Amino acid sequence: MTDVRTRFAPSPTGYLHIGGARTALFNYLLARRLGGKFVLRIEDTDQTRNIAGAAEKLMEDLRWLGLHWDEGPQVGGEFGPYRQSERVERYRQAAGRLLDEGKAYYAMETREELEAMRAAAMKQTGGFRYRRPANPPSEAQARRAREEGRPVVVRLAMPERDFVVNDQILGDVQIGADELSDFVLLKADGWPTYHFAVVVDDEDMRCTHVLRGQEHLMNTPNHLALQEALGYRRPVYAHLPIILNTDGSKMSKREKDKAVRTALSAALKSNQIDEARARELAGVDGDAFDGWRAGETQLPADGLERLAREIAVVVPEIDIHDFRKSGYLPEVIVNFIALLGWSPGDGREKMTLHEMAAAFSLDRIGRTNAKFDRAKLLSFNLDACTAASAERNLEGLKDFVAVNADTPLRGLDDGVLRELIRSCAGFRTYRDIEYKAGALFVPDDRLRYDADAVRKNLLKSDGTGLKVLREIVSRLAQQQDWSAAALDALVRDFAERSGVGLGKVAQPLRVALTGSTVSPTISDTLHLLGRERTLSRIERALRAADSFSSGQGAAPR
RNA sequence: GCCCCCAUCGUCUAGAGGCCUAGGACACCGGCUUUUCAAGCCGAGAACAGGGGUUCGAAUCCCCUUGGGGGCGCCA
Repeated sequence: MTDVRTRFAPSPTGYLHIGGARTALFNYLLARRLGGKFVLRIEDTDQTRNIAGAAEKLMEDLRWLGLHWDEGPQVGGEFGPYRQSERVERYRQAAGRLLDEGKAYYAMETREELEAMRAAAMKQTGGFRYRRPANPPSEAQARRAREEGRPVVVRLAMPERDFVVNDQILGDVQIGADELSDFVLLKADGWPTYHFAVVVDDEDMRCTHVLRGQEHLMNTPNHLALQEALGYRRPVYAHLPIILNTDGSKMSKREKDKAVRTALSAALKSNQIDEARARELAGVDGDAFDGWRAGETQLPADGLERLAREIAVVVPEIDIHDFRKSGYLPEVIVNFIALLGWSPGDGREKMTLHEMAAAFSLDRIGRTNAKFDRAKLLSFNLDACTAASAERNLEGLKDFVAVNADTPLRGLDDGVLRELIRSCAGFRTYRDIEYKAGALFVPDDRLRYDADAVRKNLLKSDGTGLKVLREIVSRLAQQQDWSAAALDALVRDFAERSGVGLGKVAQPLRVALTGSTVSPTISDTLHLLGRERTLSRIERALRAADSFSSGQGAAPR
């Protein structure tokens, strides 16, 4: 029996998408389960869509997930090169063979002509198929046309018969000859199409199993026909169900634009931001911006991010990198997406990569599309973080900081990070830690005060909150032992002596110290902030509140 | 429009003709706990899309309808 070889073959158009990650994962798991090899191949045959550096980002995302490939870019292997852009000669050679054998032929319609043919056919029969003319252009005619600047492509002469895809998940799927077209092998620019490159490479790289998204199912007859024409072996096919958004639409990068677009419309209406500023943040010109606003285009990732931050909209995570930036653990992502379409069948849900590899099999992959439920992912991540060792959490939090250039947690030493992990226990993602404790590490003059929080906890009922602050500040000023335990005792003692509940002390303090009603337990908040900043922040809050009550201004900014 | 795939709680799923009064997880709802936010604890509700068959017996098999998804590129 030949060794099992699976592959993941993304095109470098951006970060690794969640759907792509699941495809990669299943290929990885199958290879591991069967003791085979997992190959990575970069499909960069569309020169107009390739994005510089995207392949490297993709590989970084795969590595972050722990999906290490046995062969491919950066690691090598005996069947390379593993980037299609470096294999163009190989495709031309294969095409030449098909041409010689009369299994492929030249075609020279322009895009406009093809579009017209397609439109006419759509109207008549509801489907367009390109069929080999009685006398396709000769080699010489093709050459002449090319010299004259006309587009010349090579198409496969599809056999006039039905094809059956023996799919490991879907069973036998029959596709009628009427549905098949003489598809393009080599484009006018001499580069191969996806269909062609895939078939040649899968053979060259000895791929035995092809696991890919169900959106490829209808492409498969093309690949089968090509394999037959070239005398190649036929890999085992398994088409995976598709991952959808909660609303049932296909989960795509567009979702991010959609979320920001909707939020921006509201923000513009409420004058939270003006259009010129929005456009500036988006970083595109007027026409491009209008096109985006109209829902026609997508914004560059960095512009979208700037805009989202400015209007404080939560952008849904779509790419693996988004989840990383949001503070998820890679092992959780991998576990969770495996469950989208697969289950071990014994009731287990929480599994490591290893455990999944041991349990994996094609016949336990489902046929129904799965909606991506972020709430469940969040819950998985919470459980994993709770169960993780202090070391793992430290590593995870540091990774979060590393990929978030603007986090206030940046630059903190490991000791503080550890304390944060402990005092924020119950966090669902590392971003929750930032949300809860970030204000502690913002420079005092950049601290933002939540107006509602100030009103409710400091100013209300004739300033009882402020009174507490004025009283406790002297106690704190005298305090030498700044350990959390000592501070806890201090606060409790203060509350008891004052005859008020802890909440009446903690909340005003919290608001004065952090500007909001959310922070770690008050003793941890004081401890983490340190003596000096605690005192300076309280002073600051008192000063600002005084000016407020004497009618001089609003809450401190 | 044409072709293909799919159909169990809101969501992910278990279920391969009797083990199903349909199990689990997340979410939701109610309660408890509580110095904030989370977290935690206890409890409840919640599904076989509809209609025909086959069978002693159907969530499981077949057909139709409906619904959802995918494809119909010199994109991958």
